[in-house]
Amino acid sequence: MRISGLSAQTGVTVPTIKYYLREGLLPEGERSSPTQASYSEKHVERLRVIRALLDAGVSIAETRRVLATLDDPPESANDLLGTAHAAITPEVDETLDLTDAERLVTALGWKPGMCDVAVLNAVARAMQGLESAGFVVPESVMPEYLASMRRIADAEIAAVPSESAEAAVRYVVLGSVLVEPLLLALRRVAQQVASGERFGE
Amino acid sequence: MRISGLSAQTGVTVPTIKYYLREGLLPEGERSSPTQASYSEKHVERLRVIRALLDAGVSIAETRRVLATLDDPPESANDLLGTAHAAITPEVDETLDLTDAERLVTALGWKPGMCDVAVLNAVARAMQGLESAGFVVPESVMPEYLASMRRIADAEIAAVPSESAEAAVRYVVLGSVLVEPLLLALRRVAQQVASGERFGE
DNA sequence: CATAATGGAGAGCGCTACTATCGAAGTCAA
DNA sequence: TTGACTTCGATAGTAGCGCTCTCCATTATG
Repeated sequence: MRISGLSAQTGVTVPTIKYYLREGLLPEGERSSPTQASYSEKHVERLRVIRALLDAGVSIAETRRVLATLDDPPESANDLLGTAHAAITPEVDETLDLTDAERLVTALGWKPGMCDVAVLNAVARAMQGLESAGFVVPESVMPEYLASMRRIADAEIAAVPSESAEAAVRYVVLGSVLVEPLLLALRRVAQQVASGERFGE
Repeated sequence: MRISGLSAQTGVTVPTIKYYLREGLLPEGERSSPTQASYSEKHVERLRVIRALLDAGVSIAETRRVLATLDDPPESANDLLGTAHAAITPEVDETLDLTDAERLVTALGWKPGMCDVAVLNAVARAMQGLESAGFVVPESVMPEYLASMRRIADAEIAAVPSESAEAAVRYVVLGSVLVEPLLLALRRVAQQVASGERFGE
């Protein structure tokens, strides 16, 4: 299959595919001549993953790192998540105070050194955003956030495929990123349903 | 207080404040002369909210709509969420098939017409993203997503302040948006904790 | 009165995700 | 073999976003 076939099967325009090739998101096809290459079904799949990530709001640079993790997974299953999260968590230079964040996440079963600094940093930044806007999460709500996220994570980690390392990487990396929009959208639906029930018609 | 004081109190540069004024995010100060205006504590608060929203990834246009909702809240408490969500949900022209999304969210207690089309659309789009990437949410996990989001929404809606309409608007509008980064960050921490427990050191 | 700050508005910048164009080289039906 | 079409690769250009810079007339402030 040539580039136009790849385009036809995925709906991505030829110039955009060329752009992804240049950016190193999509590997080159097999060369049949100096100016011809042919693409396989693998390329179709890869292109669909790329589009899904970009549509989910992941940047080109982060997408490149996510794909690199898929292609070159870490040895240990336990490092999988850290690597996946590192690929999609922006580097932070400003050093935030993590003590509040650490206190908060002990409710998740967290202990010092148990997770990446970047991820704790994201918690701290989110809390800082709330605080600077003068928003206080009610005391009745925060435990529900913690408990729910813990339950979700337990279910997700329990469902990590154990038969093949490849399937595990794919599940963890894509699941971390692509499920986020779904969760947020479900929360909004649930909020509207709950609001309808409380405040009635 | 003049514009430089506003800048000093918030850490936002003067040109940026001017930009927000031009964009209609920040209302003008009280005019003391044709070329002088003075800003109040209200402006400081507003500016902090603007920064928190922008830092949370909300665009200028969406921020403008969110602030408009804060300034001009809907009559009914039940319309609050819809209006808030509309402010931060991008318009969709492409018509997606919502039947899958509708079937999914009935587990949240949803019934036809119970929530905004835009929000259901977001669910459908997220599911489509997962599908096109070839990712399947395990059957053991999806119910946990639904149950957890329902619990979170129940707790959040139960905590809507009832004493003042103003407080309710603020809670709903800011809570919908600013809590999102916190939830996602907590999920990542919880995933790493759960992964550490399952796959050990 | 000199200096500095203000408000208003347009232009420019840096970044991101594309998109358009080009020429040389290759493919394929007639 | 011819001629239309496609491909590769590279360079340049585009649109939108969130600022940031510059300018100038006006207006406080020491």
